[in-house]
Amino acid sequence: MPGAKLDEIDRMILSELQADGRMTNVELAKRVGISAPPCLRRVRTLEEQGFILGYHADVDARELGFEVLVFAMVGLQSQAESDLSAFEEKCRNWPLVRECHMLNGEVDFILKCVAPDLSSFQTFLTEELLRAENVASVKTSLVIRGAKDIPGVPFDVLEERLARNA
Amino acid sequence: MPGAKLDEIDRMILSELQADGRMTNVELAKRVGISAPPCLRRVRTLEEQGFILGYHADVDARELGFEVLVFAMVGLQSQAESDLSAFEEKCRNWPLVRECHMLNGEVDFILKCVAPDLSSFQTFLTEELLRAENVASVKTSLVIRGAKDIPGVPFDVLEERLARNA
DNA sequence: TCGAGTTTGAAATATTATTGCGTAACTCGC
DNA sequence: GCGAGTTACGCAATAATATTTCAAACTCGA
Repeated sequence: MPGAKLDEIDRMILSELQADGRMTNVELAKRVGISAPPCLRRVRTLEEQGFILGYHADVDARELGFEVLVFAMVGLQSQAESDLSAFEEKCRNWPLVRECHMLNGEVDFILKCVAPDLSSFQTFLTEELLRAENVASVKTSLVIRGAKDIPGVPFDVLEERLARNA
Repeated sequence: MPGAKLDEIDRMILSELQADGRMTNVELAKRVGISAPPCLRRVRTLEEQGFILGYHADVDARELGFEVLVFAMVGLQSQAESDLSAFEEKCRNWPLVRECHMLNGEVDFILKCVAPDLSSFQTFLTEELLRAENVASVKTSLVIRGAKDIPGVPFDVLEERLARNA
């Protein structure tokens, strides 16, 4: 069972920091029921071990002028490994592409893109993505409105799971 | 032009905190070139004004036992506003659904879901999502591997844009 | 039960966050 | 272009937090 190297306190720490990454260590320690020093040591260990990959302020994209969110389904001509990773590398260099995931099934990749407005997305689409080597097809879907957008994982589900397999 | 209420220092603050949400205020102040007190005041203002929605630790889902990431394209039978929001509300209550976006085009919603393993996702799919009222069709795509996953927005693009329209 | 290896928490210290306040810069209306 | 009002700054002082130190408590396998 993965994640089992962690005890309940570690999981509580992760859950709390996922919900509020700027919580002070004192507050965090209080919430998970231990004193500050061991709490801080646990956090550092979780960071070193890679359970915590980083901390990020969640900024309001719309308020900042990124009014457009688009999902793009991309099909490639060749699925040879070298071609796949070449495309992934391109995605990493496109700032408008925030996420790039390789999929099973007919479509090869799904991209999550942001842009200031529709026209700047169109420019990216026609001049970059569609023109990129090995790209066979792109189907885009504009997000009309967002209903839910929570980062991370549901710790509730994890706890239930651990309780069952205890 | 949106986001113009902010000056360059504010944007730098947002950019820095997006990249490292746990940076100390002292370090942040140093990076943006002002002293600590006004820097902290700016951060608080940005939080109050809603430019910063929160802070989150980025946890490694796989390490925590969420090995499966799936995108689900959902079509509904009725697109009446009350039916749309009813579905959105369901999504908010499903812990495995981390994101739910309403789309234009043929598909009504795209859902980003995590799960400990394929079978628990299948259970969710067949017992919850497919069985939910008003759901007409669901097409799922399993993520084979992730190539890029960056939260937030590209501040570079924003700066370029502001420079052009200056 | 014994002890090696961990983990803890109180206390001390170093850093950081926060407040108070005087000053400089900036904004308008004239 | 000149001052009243406003805003934002940074220094200095204080409060709070982070971090180190270290002895005691705990965990397990022998």
